[in-house]
Amino acid sequence: MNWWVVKSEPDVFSVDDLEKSPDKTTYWDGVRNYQARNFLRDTMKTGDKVLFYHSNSDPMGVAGWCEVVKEGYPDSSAFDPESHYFDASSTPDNPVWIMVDIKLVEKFPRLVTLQEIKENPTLKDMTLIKRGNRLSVFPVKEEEFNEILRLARQ
DNA sequence: GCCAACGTTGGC
DNA sequence: GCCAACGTTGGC
Repeated sequence: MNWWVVKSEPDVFSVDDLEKSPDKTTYWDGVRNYQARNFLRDTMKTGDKVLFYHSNSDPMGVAGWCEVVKEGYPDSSAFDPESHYFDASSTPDNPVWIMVDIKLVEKFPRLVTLQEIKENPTLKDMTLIKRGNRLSVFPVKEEEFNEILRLARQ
């Protein structure tokens, strides 16, 4: 079992969009960073728990959590010339980019903001607040995950 | 809108 | 293989 954060700009895809999706499930396409791709392909497993973070928004913060319901498989958006995420170097026979399916378990009763994450001693080493962190998918510790859930219910 | 961080590209 | 230029991310 692993614990994760995924980032999404809510203007593009928010926790509410996920809640409205069929079966509250979506494929997490468009990851175009090799380190993040490796996490999706190699480490993220069915049943892993995923915090859903709203970036580039006001306010920023963790909006809910999800479970991985389908492990890494080829990201079909890379094959679609019409897609913003099209990448000619990725083919169905030899896919470069990977996506997973995640299902919303809980939209938090309130947003756990970036500011309070920064102020929380339990979360001081969380990758989310590390300087220069630009990964859109990255692991967190179990205790960090649980602390976010605890804060969400305060 | 600004800019720090950092990944990618491409010339050499 | 090096590294300058460039593009993107994302907080402020």
